[in-house]
Amino acid sequence: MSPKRQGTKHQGTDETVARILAEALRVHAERGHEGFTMRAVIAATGMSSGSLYHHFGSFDGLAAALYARCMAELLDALLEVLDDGADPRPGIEAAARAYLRFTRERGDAARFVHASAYAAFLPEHAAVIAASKAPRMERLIAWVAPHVAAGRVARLSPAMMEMLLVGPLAETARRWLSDPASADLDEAAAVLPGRIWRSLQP
Amino acid sequence: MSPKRQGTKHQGTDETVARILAEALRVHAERGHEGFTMRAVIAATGMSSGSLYHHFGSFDGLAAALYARCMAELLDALLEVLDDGADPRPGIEAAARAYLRFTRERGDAARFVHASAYAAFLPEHAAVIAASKAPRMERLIAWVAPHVAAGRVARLSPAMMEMLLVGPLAETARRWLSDPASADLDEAAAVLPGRIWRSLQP
DNA sequence: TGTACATCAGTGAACGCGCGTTCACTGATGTAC
DNA sequence: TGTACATCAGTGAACGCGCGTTCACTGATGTAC
Repeated sequence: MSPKRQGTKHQGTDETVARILAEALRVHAERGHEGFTMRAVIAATGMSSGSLYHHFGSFDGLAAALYARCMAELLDALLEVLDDGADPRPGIEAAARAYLRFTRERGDAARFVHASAYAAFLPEHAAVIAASKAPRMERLIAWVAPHVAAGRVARLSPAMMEMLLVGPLAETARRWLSDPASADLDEAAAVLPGRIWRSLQP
Repeated sequence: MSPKRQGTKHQGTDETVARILAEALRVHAERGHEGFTMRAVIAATGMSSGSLYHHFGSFDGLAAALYARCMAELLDALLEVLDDGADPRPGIEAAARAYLRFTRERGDAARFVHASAYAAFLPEHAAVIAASKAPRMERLIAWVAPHVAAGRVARLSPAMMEMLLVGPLAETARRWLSDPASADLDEAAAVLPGRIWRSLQP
C-alpha cells in the first residue's frame, strides 16, 4: 500500500519532490508562516539541506513551487464544478461554494496561498507561478466569455469579474483561516454565492 | 515650521511614539515585509534599541501599535463619507470609493494592514488592536442597522455584509499593492461600488 | 559480458550573518519638604 | 529658595540564536564500447 524506500535505493525524483512539498505544507500549517523555515522543512522531511537545494535551488524556490501547486489545486477545484449549461448562474454559484469547500477541506493549502500574498518569492519566481496559474485562469475566462457575449453575464473586464467573484470568498477564507471561530463557512456558503451572482448579472 | 529637538531636551512621549511609527511604516513600505525588522527601524529613526523597547515592549508590540493605527485610519476614511440620508446607496458607494482612495493615497498604510494579515502579533496583541478597531466597526454597523430595519439593505449578518462590501475592494487593493501595473484602481472605482451595492440590496 | 566513466539524488558539517532582546547606564525634569 | 530624591525617556555595546546557504563528498544507476 505505502511504497517505502527499498533498501538504500533512491526514490524517483518526482516522488521526492512531492514528499518535500507535502512536508513543507505541513510545517507551514503547524508552525505558522514565521515557523516556515528551510531548517524546519529539513527536520520534517528528515532529508539533508543539500537534497532540498538539489531539487529547488533555494528556499524561495521551494516556496514558489509549493505556492504554484496550491494555487493550481484551488483553481482546479473551481474549474471542476463549472458546467456547460446555457445558464451561467449554477456554474458561478457552484464555483463560489467550491472555493469555500476548498478552504475548509484543504485549509493548509488555502492558508499557504493566502499567507504568501506579499512574499518576496512571488515576483522573483513569477514565471514558475504564472506557468501554473495562467492556463487555468484562461480556462475560467473562456468559460465565462460566451455568457458575456450572450448578455447573460455583465460585460466587465476579467479582472473586475475576478474581484467580484473571489473578493468576498477570499475575505471570508482569510478570516476563517486566521481564526475559525471568527467566521462561519456554512453561513457564507448559504449567503455569498447568490449575492456574488447578483453582482455579476448584466 | 518643522519642530526639531531643542538642544538635548527630550520630546514628548506621544511625539516620539508617532515619529517611530511613521518611520516604521516607511521602512515597511521601502524594504518590504521581509525587510521590516527592529534593526531597520532603529537605523531609520536614529534612536537606540532601548528607546524602542521602552515605548513598545517588543518588536511585535511596535508592529501591533502600527497595525492598530493604520487600521483605524482606514476605517475612519470609510466612516467619514457615510451620510445620514434616507437612501443607503450613496453611503455604501462612497465608502467603497473611499476604500480605493485610501489604498492609492495611503498605500504604505494599506500595504502594512494587508501584509500583516497572518502575522503572529495579531493574536498576541489582539486586545490592543480590538480596542482600536471595535468601536469603529460598531459605528459602521450602527449606520447600516436602521437601513436594514427599514428594508433598504438586505438582512444579512454584519460579517456577511462586511465580506460583500470589503471583499472585492480588499482583493483589488491587494493586487494593486503588490503590483500597481496588475490592477486598475480607476476602473475599480467606476465599476465596483455599484456592483457591491447590488450585492447588498434586499 | 565486463570494464570505465558519467550522471545525479542525496549527505551533513560548517559558513557568516542579521535577528530580537537585554541591561547597566546617563541625564533632564518633576516633586517633597 | 535650596537640596535630595524619584521618575522616566533615551543610550548602545553585547548576548545567544536560528537563519539560508555552501561544498566536498558518497554511492547507486545508466551508458558506451
